[in-house]
Amino acid sequence: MGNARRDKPADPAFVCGHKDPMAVRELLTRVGDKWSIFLILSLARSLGGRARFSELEKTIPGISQRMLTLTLRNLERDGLIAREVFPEIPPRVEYELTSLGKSLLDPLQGLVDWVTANWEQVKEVQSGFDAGRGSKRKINS
Amino acid sequence: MGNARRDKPADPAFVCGHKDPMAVRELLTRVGDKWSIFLILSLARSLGGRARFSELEKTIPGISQRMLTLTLRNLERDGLIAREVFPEIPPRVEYELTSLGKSLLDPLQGLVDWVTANWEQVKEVQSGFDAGRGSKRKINS
DNA sequence: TACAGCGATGAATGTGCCTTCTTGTGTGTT
DNA sequence: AACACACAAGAAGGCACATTCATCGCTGTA
Repeated sequence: MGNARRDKPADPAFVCGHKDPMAVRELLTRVGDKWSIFLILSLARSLGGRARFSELEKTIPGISQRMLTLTLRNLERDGLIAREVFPEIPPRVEYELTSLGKSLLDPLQGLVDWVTANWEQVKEVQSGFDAGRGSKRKINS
Repeated sequence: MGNARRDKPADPAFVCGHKDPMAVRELLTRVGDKWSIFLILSLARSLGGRARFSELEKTIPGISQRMLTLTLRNLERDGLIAREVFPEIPPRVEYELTSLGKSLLDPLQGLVDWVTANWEQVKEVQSGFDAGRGSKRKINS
């Protein structure tokens, strides 16, 4: 088989000479979904690091009840938040960051700081790109 | 209209009492896509911080020619990488991290370190979750 | 003239996330 | 009886991302 471009090692765990990037990608995929970062930051800023379902729903504008449930489940599955159900009627459910979740706040804060410092520049570059090479515009020398 | 659950402030920029999270989400959405993190880390580890298209294609197993192009475009649009075309035949195109892109390496390294330290625990929690509350399993006693 | 080489782009398909609407649970209230 | 509450989970649809296949650009070479 003359595979000119098919010489892939088929070893996705061996990217960039390190095993980490695969895991980093998984983390970014989860934390990079539409609502996770809001939930994490909201819980971090809640008093006592705790909040109940309905509080989170009010805190995060635009999130639907369903997406709140699903996103909380995913974060719980990763061990970043803990769920506590109180046997009351009507039900009360509280969420909080686990120690694992809190430990993630540090690197996340690094990203937040970077965005605070550089996001304006990113938007400018985007605008320039969209005005030039981005769209199909000719540049008049 | 009796909107029982429709009392959304419709101000998505005002999440968590800060304006940052919206931008952080945009960054995470971009960097959290399937290939961006690999490209950034690969470029960071390339000699001289530069690599040409075909090198990146070999370095990152599994990526298709098209996704490499698209992901590079997006990162270029955000100002994280720079593209240089050499007027040769066959064409040669080299990519490198901009200073903006390099400045992002610091917070990203924070995430990489966190993953290195905690990913094993995350996988364990996931396994436990999938074995218990995650799937539809009953717990005996 | 046919092909190799590198990079980019287009079309068509598939997959998964996100959204919206709806239903369910159990008790206390009207 | 009918409804409210707070939380959860199902079904159905849309849309954005990802994949695969195909083609184009230009030149030197067999």
